[in-house]
Amino acid sequence: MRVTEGTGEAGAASAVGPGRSPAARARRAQIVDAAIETLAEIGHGQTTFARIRERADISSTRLISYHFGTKGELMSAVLEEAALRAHQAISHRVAGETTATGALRARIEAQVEWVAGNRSSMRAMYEICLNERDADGTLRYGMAPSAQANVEALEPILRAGQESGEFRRFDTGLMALTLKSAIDAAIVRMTHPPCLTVAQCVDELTTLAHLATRRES
Amino acid sequence: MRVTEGTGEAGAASAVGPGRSPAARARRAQIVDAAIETLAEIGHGQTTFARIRERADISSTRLISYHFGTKGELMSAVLEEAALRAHQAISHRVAGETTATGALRARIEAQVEWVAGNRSSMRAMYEICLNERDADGTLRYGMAPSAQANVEALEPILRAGQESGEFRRFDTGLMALTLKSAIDAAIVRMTHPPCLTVAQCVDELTTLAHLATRRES
Amino acid sequence: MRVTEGTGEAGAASAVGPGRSPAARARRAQIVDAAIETLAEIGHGQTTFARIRERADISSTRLISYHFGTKGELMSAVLEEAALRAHQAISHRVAGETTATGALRARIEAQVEWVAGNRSSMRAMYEICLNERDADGTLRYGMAPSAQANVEALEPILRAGQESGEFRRFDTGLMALTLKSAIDAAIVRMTHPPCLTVAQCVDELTTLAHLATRRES
Amino acid sequence: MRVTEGTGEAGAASAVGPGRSPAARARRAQIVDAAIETLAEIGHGQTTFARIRERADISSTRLISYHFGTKGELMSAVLEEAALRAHQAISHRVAGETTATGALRARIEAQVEWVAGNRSSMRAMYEICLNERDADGTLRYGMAPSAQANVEALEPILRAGQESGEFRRFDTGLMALTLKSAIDAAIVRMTHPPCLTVAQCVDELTTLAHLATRRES
DNA sequence: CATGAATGAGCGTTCATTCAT
DNA sequence: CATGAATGAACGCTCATTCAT
Repeated sequence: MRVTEGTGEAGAASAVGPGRSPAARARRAQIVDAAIETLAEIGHGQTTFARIRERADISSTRLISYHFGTKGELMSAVLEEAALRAHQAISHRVAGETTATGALRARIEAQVEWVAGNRSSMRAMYEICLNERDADGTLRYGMAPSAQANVEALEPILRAGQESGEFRRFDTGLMALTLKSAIDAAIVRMTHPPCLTVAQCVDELTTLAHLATRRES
Repeated sequence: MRVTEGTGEAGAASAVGPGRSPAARARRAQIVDAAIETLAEIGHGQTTFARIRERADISSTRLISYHFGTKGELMSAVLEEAALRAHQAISHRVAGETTATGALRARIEAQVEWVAGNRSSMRAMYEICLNERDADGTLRYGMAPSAQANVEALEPILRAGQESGEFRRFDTGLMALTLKSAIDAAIVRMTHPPCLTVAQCVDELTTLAHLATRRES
Repeated sequence: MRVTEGTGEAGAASAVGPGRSPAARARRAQIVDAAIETLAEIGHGQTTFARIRERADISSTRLISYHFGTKGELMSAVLEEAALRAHQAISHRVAGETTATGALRARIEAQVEWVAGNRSSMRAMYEICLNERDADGTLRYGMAPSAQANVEALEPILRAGQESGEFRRFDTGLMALTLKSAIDAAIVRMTHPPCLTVAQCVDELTTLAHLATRRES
Repeated sequence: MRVTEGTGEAGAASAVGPGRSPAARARRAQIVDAAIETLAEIGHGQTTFARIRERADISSTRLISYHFGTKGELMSAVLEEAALRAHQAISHRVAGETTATGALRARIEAQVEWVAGNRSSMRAMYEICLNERDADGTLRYGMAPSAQANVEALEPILRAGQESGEFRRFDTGLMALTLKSAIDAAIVRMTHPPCLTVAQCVDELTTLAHLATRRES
């Protein structure tokens, strides 16, 4: 009945930890949260099992490797969890839109607001994507978080807008990257004086996106 | 001030290395180049004195600390050098422009081309800015390379355009960040199929910038 | 005596496992076999509960400690089992012999053949004897497998031969050690080109033993 | 002029340590000696950098890895050193002999005496040969110390004896293995009551070898 | 200008084992 | 009979750095 004939511990191949009991789930969440905060605060390079243990207030780093196996697997779990949270918060906000223009604005709004309200998760995702590497030195999760769901979600909207005639001709890949980068960069403008509010950022970016994408009359 | 004062080694406060002899200059350049390649290839976290030594083909890591002092000072020197090279390659290209519109396009052109032609330096700068931290964990060079010269160079152009009436009203800080992010992101579009050429990227981005900034008629 | 007394688990002092049910016996055999193969293949130092678990295809290392207690006790059980198997395979072959000369030849034959046919068990016994140690660092099972049954079984034959006048005077202990070592070493000659067959080894060794032990005429 | 463009530290590929200065040589010897004693006393599995450091009375385990690189390279250096010492002590003792019979006896004498007088080195060599493994689990130095110089040195003598007619026909490989095993096993007889003296062991073994190898009249 | 020797702190990981059901 | 959760100790190794020449 067990999917992974396991060691009792999180195996290299299994994304699941030991058991799936509520207790295990709680522990895992506790550790993942501590990892996110640590990554956001001191960065990937300084994020060690010892520092995560400290923040999670658990007895030993052994508990981390018990539940997640290696550090790489922990990072993977953190990324997965953060991405899931973002997806759940954002996706439904775009659901009702019927036009590409509306969908694009809704999506930008939702992403900016999520980024503004979940700085640690955002930062943690960046830290992992930009630093986590395979043994051979190549970035494990792509050259940037650009391959992530939030970028990929933009492109279909842009393509739909071109097909419906709402949008002009442009390279949808580069435009999606640009918009995602702009959204992520907005956090800087919200925190560097003279600070912009979330609403102002949303406003600036939706306008920018509109002007950059709309069909010339 | 320093205990080792007078040993002939790079001091903590001095940006210069030991002496300024041609030999020393050559050594420093050799090490900086190796550091750039290493940073670009395997990232900040994996960039150690040992790996730099290997690539620079020098006898001992001691030579690195001899010329640069600490790792942080080496990173600082690398960043300074890479930024200088970028500046020298880019700045004169904008010199002749008289309109904000022209200056903006020239700047985007120059930056995209430099990024495309100097991937390692670009990557190395990113690695340092996004990862180099003080003892207390805060990013040493700002939250992003956004505070760097290339971002800061965009904002005056945007402001000038608003003042001259060429550009509409928008937050110049956020727009500068967006454009810089878009330029950096372009490298992804040049390397992920279906790849865009440098010229195509320049075209897309200058059009985008024009539409996003111009005054509505 | 033991804190966990009465938990149903293998106690420190008891050679038996928990219960003696057929199921428990089967599990123990399964684990012992996996341990033998692991010892033979990767050696005592690399033989861990985790690797045994893997090979035995059981769910957790906990199952091993459940049935055998500590690692030392498992090793003890493995050694006992392997020695028992060897004894059962060898002892009856010598039973019918009436002369020391005949008994010696029969014993050498039987041992060489067993060694050749049970490489893993042989190797596992060696790994345990040569590596298993007490807390104070002393070898638990003697300085070599020399104290083991197969060595001890040779000496009475040699002594009997001296008493009956078949054999010359020599130190029976050293001769027994020599013969046992030679038998074990034979495995190397069977596997290193130009390989000898089992029959050839038996032949060489029985001749050697005969010449070395017989009374000078 | 340096053979290995090095890190300043012992590299993975280089058998040499940092520099070859007298100081470095002394340190290396100090560590090798401590490693030999540790191996002999508590075995390969328990021989850690920490325990070697303790016995060598040096400040940090870092000093070991500084001079030898990895543990495997240390073991390699120990084996090499021990083998060299044995070779130097034994080889010249056989030099003057003109007959195979004489050479064989001289060699047995020399080896038994060396084994008796250098128990730690002997034991250390065994520990390394029997336990040191590659990443894939295979024994690094052959299935036994049988491939070592002391075994190989016996076989030419045996072959020469057969060619000169002094010795009967037998498999020289197996005989060499047998004699080497017997010599090593002799240490057990010298230490297990009723103990034999070195002279007695030499006597027993040379007689044994003579009877086992001589041509039948 | 360049090197040699040494070093302490920290890393992720693996170990067998124990307390619960 | 079997498992889940947890754990402290130890491991080899790598890090940047410093004190000598």
